[in-house]
Amino acid sequence: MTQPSKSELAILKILWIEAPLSAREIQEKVGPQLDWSFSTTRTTLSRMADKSLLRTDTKHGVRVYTPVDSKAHTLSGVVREFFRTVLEMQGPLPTAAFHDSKMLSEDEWMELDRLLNESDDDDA
Amino acid sequence: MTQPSKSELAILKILWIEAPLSAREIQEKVGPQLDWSFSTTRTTLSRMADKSLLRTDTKHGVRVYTPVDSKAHTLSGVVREFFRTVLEMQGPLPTAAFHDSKMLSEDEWMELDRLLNESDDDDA
DNA sequence: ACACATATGCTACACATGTAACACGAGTCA
DNA sequence: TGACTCGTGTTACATGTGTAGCATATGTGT
Repeated sequence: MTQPSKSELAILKILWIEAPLSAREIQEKVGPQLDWSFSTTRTTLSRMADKSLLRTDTKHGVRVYTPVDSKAHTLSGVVREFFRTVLEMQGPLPTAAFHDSKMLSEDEWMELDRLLNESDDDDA
Repeated sequence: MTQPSKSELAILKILWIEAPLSAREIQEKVGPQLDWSFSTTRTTLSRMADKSLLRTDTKHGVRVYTPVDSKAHTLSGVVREFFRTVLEMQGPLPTAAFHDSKMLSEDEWMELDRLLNESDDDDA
């Protein structure tokens, strides 16, 4: 499972709040913030679909994008990788640290907690 | 301040334990682990020096490398960046989370704690 | 003086990512 | 039907990083 880059994560964050969205809709949200042209947004979306970070469907004749993996699932991978490579901490992680993240609702936090502390097989 | 990549971090970790070291000495430690050729190690070291992640000196006619920034300083930047971009947590961070890291001695952990919780000006 | 090991300078190439333009087809409106 | 807009396919180019080779200088032992 390829980890999302910083830009890809920005797009995922939007789609986790509201999906599916079209390239145009995503651009309207992410463009100003990241200072991207529409082309840039489209290229990034396209690559994300190639990497199976996003799934595409057609709604009303327009392509729309949906995250393949849930926020908690994706973040657990990113967080685990970070702790492993940077801080050399394996196994269960101190998930209380993430409780203050505005990214996560209580439910999402609990799921993240579960994912970060379960055994290291995550490919389902 | 450019953040170190994963490979660069691997080299820094060695040099934080013992520095200065020559390219050959670093290769002996990092080569087997990362499965790198000597050339690869050298290229990476060279780029790290370019980016001022490492300082170079000449000892006994051989170039040796030393980290420019301390472990706690560097890690605080990496950790802060991670929490900000991934989890959108700014300001003081829950440093207790890192207490279990094998990377950090008690002293280093305290310094990291201090760096992560002080105001956001870190360029000294 | 010569051979050999080692250190260093320089170059190379592939892939990921950031960032974007151009061209073409389909719908829309005057 | 011609001009426009919008969605999409395709291509492009720079920079960073992974990964490495070749050539040359220099020290060292015989």
